[in-house]
This record gives sequence, C-alpha cells and structure tokens, in this order.
Amino acid sequence: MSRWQPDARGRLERAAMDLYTERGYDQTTVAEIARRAGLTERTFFRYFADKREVLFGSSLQDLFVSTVAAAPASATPIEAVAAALEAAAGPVQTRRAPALQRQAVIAANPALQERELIKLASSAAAMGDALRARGVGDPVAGLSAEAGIAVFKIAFERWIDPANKRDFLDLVRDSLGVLR
Amino acid sequence: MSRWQPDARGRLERAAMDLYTERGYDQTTVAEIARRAGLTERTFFRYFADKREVLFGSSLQDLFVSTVAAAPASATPIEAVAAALEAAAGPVQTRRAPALQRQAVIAANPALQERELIKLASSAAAMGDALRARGVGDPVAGLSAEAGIAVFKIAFERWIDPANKRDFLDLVRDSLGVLR
DNA sequence: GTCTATAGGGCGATAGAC
DNA sequence: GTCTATCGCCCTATAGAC
Repeated sequence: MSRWQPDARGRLERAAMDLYTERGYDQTTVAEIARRAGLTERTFFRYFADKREVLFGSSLQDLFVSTVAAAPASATPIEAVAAALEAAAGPVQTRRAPALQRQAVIAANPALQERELIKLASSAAAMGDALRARGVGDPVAGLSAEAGIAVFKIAFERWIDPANKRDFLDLVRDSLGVLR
Repeated sequence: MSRWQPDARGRLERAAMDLYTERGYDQTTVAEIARRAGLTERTFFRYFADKREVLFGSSLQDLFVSTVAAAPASATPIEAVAAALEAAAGPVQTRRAPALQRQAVIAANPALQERELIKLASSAAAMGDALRARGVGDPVAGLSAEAGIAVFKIAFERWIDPANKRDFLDLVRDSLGVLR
C-alpha cells in the first residue's frame, strides 16, 4: 500500500478543468484545485509552472514537427505543412466534447487566450524550423508555417461552432484550399 | 504653476522601458516604475491594467482597420490587407531604435511575448471584421487577415535582425509576394 | 489611498522506495 | 545510505476590493 495516490498530474488536470468549468478560472484558486486533487498548493507548482499551464499539458507540436520531417523529399513546403495539419486533425477529431469544454473555459478568459496563442506560435516556430531542416529557405519556411497555423486556427474555430456539422479534417482541407 | 507634472502616462511608459532594459522585466517592480516617474503605485494601475500593458500602449490596429475599410471597392481581400500592411509600415519604419529596444525586452520574457501575440491576434480579428464589413465571406475574411498578420510578423522579424539592411516596407512587400 | 487575497518562488523537513 | 515525491512555512509583488 503506497503512501501516495497515483497520477498526481492527471488528478490536478482533471480537478482544474472541473473547477474552471464550474466556477470560472478567476474564481478558482490553486489551493482549491490542489485540495480537490488531494494534494497541496506547493505540489501543484511542482507539476505546472503556473495556474494556466495545467490546461495546456498536451500539445500537437510534436506531431506537427514529426509529420513535416517525415514528408517525402519531393513535397513542397505547403504540401509538408498540409500533411502535418491533416495528421493532427485525427487526434483532435476524436475528442470533440473535451475540446469544446476546454475551449469554453479559454474563451471566457483573456489570460488563457494569451497562453493558447503562445502555444500556437511556438508550434509555428517549430514547424518553420522543421522546414528549414528540409532545406527550405527564408522567408518561405516561416511564412508557410505561420500560414499553416492560421489555417488550423480558422478551421478549429469553425469546427467548434455549435452550428457546425462538418468534421474537422474536412474543414482543414477546405481552409487549405482557400489559402491556395 | 500646476500641481502635477504633465504627461503621467508618458513618464510611466518611459520609466518602465528604461527599468525593463536596465535590470529586466521580472526584476522590476511596479513600485519602482512609479517612483521613477514621480507617481504612486496606485496611479500606475489607473493608467495600465497590469504591469505588461505599459509596453503595449500604441497599437497599429486602428490603422490596419481604417486602411482596409478605405480600400477601393474593386480591391480583392488580399489587396485590401496588403494596403493595410503597407500603410502601417511607414510609422514603424521611422522608429527603428525604440522598436529594437522594445523587442529586446519582449524577447527576454515569455509573459511579454504572450501579450504581444494577443495584440497581433486582436488586430487579425479586427481586420477580419473589416473585411466582412466589405462583404467578404468566411473563411476567406479570417484567413486573409491571419495571413496578413503572419506576413507582418515575419517581415518585422527580418527587419529587426541586426544583419538586416533593407527597409521595413521593402520586406513587407517581399513577404507579401512570397505568400502569393 | 489603504487593505488584503492570491500567485508563485525558496528552502528545508519528511517519508517512503530502492 | 541515496533518490524522489510531497508538504510546511516563509516571503514578496501583483492586482483587485473597499
């Protein structure tokens, strides 16, 4: 019988998501999150650098980068980026309900929107680097990556719209087509 | 003889910029900024919502939006956006030294990068709205605006590179050309 | 203008696992 | 013994409430 319950990080993430949904981000303290997870405030900050980060644990960045890197040598920059966006669409697609809940929390708070944007910008920078590693020059590498992230962002916005019926991959392809 | 020195906002902005440069953003307290400006901490927060905002007082957003709105009816979405970027290049161009100093401070701090990104995202959203007001549909309006901001961002990065000799307007036009 | 709650960091103590 | 996860207590600055 161990002294600690397993998966402290996961418990903190779930507790935070629940509390942010129930009463809002600002009205939730780190102490409350920790208490609900059966841990202390101090432990929360061992897992997450700050109160926002608990919402941004899993990122698509690695998938974007590895897909760009794995694209055939003959692929143009835009084709490599398109492959990355389509590869990321799958994992997102299958988890619409949590994505909606998460997005509702973020939409309600500017501080969380800032964090979301820096994650996207970081993905764009990483994709740009992956393109440069394929021999793509500047400013094409940076622009292709930024444009790709813009496509992803717009497609995601359309996908989570309550009125939307189309699937995410479809919307990604649609926006890619418009860009061209 | 007036009771207060004029331009409290400007003095706070200059004091903050100087202190952030001298000792770094994290190592500067709001109390120190206020003291250097001859004001109190409380007064700082009357002018700026938080410690970051003092660096983001002037925005190009209004110029982007008004230029898009003023584009001839015959202009395509990308042409309207291009006009906006070119219009904003002028004011930026003339203040390279302060822009460099400001960017160095921002580059050194993730919290400031987040704020910078949300300002850009807000400009993109506003330009998207301006395009929709011209009758441009979705997702073209959003994508054109996001792509335009991406161009602006990349051109700005290249412009502040110490090795760069070209002027900002030139780099904006260059990146616009690559996008097409 | 004053007062206060919260974020978030520093450091050491403790209690297991090995 | 070492290593690692957690906790306790102290601290300061931000930012909002009163």
